[in-house]
Amino acid sequence: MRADAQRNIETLVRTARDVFATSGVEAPMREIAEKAGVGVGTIYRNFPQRSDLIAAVFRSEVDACADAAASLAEAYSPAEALERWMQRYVDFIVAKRGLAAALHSGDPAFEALPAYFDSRFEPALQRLLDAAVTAGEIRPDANPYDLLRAVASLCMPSSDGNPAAARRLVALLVDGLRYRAAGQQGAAGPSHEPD
Amino acid sequence: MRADAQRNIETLVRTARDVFATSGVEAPMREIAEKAGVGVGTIYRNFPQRSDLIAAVFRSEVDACADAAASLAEAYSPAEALERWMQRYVDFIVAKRGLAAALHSGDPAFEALPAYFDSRFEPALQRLLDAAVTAGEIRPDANPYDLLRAVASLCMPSSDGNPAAARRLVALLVDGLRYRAAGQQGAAGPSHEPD
DNA sequence: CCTATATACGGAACATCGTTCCGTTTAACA
DNA sequence: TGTTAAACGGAACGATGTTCCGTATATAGG
Repeated sequence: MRADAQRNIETLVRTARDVFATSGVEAPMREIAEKAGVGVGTIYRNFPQRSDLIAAVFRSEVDACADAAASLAEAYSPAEALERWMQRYVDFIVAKRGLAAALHSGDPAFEALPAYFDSRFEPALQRLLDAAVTAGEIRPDANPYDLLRAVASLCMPSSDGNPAAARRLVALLVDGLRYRAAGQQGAAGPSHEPD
Repeated sequence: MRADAQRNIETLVRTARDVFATSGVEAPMREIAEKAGVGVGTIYRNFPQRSDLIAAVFRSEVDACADAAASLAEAYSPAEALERWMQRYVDFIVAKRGLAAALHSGDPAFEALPAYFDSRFEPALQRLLDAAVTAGEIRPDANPYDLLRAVASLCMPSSDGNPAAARRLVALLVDGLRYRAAGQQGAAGPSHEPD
């Protein structure tokens, strides 16, 4: 593959991400092409349909968020890495609400994305959980699938505008994980529905 | 208002509903105009923006579902009317997933719809619940807001294709309401998470 | 370093969409 | 039945996704 072609693909995905974040997923292709400094033909050679570009941006963002788990695991203690990654995941969910809505449009280009989502996030979170369990910093009975879905659900009702509420709820959830850590003797009770 | 104008408005909303159901909400306006036997100008005189027509269809469907509550209350016993209306509501939620996705697009024409949704459904369901409680057919501690949201949530994960699962879950939920009816002495326990 | 050529590029052109506009038709009333 | 204000149809406009092809250029072999 020619070097300029490779460069253009990367530039396009990065530019599209920024434009989608600024103007929404329905931003014109010409605007993306112009901001990226290429012609529209260059977009369509690499992404035959508009939805292919959207899917590529989504995949790229999933990768960035999933890869952050390893970096955080190196830089922080297991429990803090977990905490920080969950907040990073909240940012992802909140920022990609527009893309997530597009996923349910029935476009074939999006069909594989939910599976990709799981295939990247579940192992990443599983490793963070395992490390924290091994260190005795969180309770052992948490599975990544439930946590990912719970956080996503917590972020949805706050679509009326305050991501701060979502962050607080998720922080509470993670505290709940810590509550019955191996080292301590926590009280019983499901710790849900705090007030 | 001229009679033909009134007729056209009703025809348009009905036709748009069918076209949206068949081809999705992104169906072309020309297709709707053609199927309704009018020119596109007639649509735009009554619905200045495409989103206004979508909103009108949504309101009309909300009305139809909310009004069904009164009819069912006349035709069936309180508990059966409740059961049947909940299933009717499931049908509404499942059928309007496409429209519901459009609600989160940020278009001003959709801003009032969630409030309208609540203003029609909550009183309708409240009456069904009150009647069933009075008849001693369901437990007294159920509020319409929670039920409407719970059913909507149950319908969402089944977006992968099987409305049958949603129907079963909702049937289970309604059975849960019956479980601690005034007349009987049910066992304790929150009856959630059945398997 | 030069040249040949496959590869990639840019942007005009096309099809389709939402929306506007206006000459024509028609319902409603005297 | 004649008048008129209201409503109608559909051509025309601007914007968008997508295609196409002449032009430019990265790269390998001399």
